[in-house]
Amino acid sequence: MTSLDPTGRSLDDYPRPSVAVDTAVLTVARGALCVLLVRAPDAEPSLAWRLPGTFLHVGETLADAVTRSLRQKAGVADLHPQQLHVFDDPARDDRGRVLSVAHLAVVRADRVPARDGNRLVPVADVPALPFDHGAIIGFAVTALRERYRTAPDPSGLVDAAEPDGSFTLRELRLVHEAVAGHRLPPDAFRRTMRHHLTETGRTSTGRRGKPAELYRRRGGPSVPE
Amino acid sequence: MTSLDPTGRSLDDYPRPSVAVDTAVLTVARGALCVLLVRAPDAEPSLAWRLPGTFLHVGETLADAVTRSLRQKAGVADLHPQQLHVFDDPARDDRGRVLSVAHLAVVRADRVPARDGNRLVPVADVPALPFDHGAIIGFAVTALRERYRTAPDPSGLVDAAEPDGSFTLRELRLVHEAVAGHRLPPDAFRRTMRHHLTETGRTSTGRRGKPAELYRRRGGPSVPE
DNA sequence: CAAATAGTGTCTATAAGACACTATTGA
DNA sequence: TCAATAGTGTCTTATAGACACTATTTG
Repeated sequence: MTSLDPTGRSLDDYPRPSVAVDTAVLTVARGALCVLLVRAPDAEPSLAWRLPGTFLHVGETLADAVTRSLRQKAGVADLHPQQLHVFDDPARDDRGRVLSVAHLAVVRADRVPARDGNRLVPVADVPALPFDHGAIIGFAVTALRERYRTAPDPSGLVDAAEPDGSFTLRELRLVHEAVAGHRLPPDAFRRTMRHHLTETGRTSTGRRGKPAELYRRRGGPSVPE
Repeated sequence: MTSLDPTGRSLDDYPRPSVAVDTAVLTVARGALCVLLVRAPDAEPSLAWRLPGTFLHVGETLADAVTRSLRQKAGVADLHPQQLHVFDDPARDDRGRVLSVAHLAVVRADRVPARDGNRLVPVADVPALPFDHGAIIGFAVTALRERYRTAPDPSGLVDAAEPDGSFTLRELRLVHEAVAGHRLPPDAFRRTMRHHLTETGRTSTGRRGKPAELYRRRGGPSVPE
């Protein structure tokens, strides 16, 4: 800790910014892509709802800080956050110089506990948020849509009725439509996704029309769970 | 500066990491995609060459820090850095906890001054580098290749012989081939790029074969210069 | 049976790669 | 003339969207 940088000053001679992480937790609920907002207890009411975040502790990775903040502030566990962007406007936080490393996390809606301080809001209906939280959601939605453009449910959002996790192309398509924000042509969707799926040989039952083939992702989820 | 965060502690109570920026400056020189390495004066010889970087000053944006480091350490000006990724391994710097925000900057080779402490190295021949600098170059090359996949020279690397900045499809293709790292079929390249170009009505001259049409980018560069 | 859902066949438009071909210049 | 470069025509392949059609189930 005493070695010098090329200017001959030690690391301790520099004033340092605070580093925060803020995370857009995205999920699909009631057919819509939603983001998790949490209530900040001590904030003024109009800006009390915001993305979960925390300050980075020294010795901790960014992913660890994201995981810790989501566990403590929303009760959500086992996420695999992805970095999006560093927000660095010197005036973005009036408490001082704070950099925020924005993250995306994706989780099935049933793993977000219903709490007084949790809200799942459709991304189309997000209210004004403090700091850069609106922009962070924009980055997150863009990244998730890109991730879902070609691969079948890479983040495991399908809430399969089958105990073995297999799903029908309809269930898969409804998740992709929620992520994309618009309808997808069923025939083209089938032909595109089929290459990345394995047939189970079994069919779904109970629903109205013709029973549907059950599929599994080939090679498991892109983002491990 | 005295306001409190939700835990009731002020910002000053948290130990803070140092934040650095490190930049892969990419350019095309002698037909190859190259990265700029600079010599760190006080480092041990085997690891003296590295990416230009600096610590973020409080009150400064990341882009400003990148610009300052490139001006001071390499004499390169007027860049428009793009954030790539935050490297956050707690052990990545033995001087203490240092986060590095990796950046990409793109510049024509003739704007990199020839200096004793500057080296342009083809990205295929990059030696072992300290910290995460090898990984940063990987991120940068991937980002630049993606940027050049569909748009004609979005970062203005073509060194046009014409005074008005117009160029032939051959000149454009050679730059794209250097970025991609492999040859591109001339006819398909022409048909793809043509949609994004405006004819000037004039032709190049002086070279061996049939004179080539001169084109300009439609709507100017994607990254302003 | 009617409605709903699953799944296929096929036509069109588009784009990229391959390859042959013509056109125009300098050495 | 020959080599080099510019540019086009066209064939093949692949993919996405559109749309019609068949298949199978429940209400």
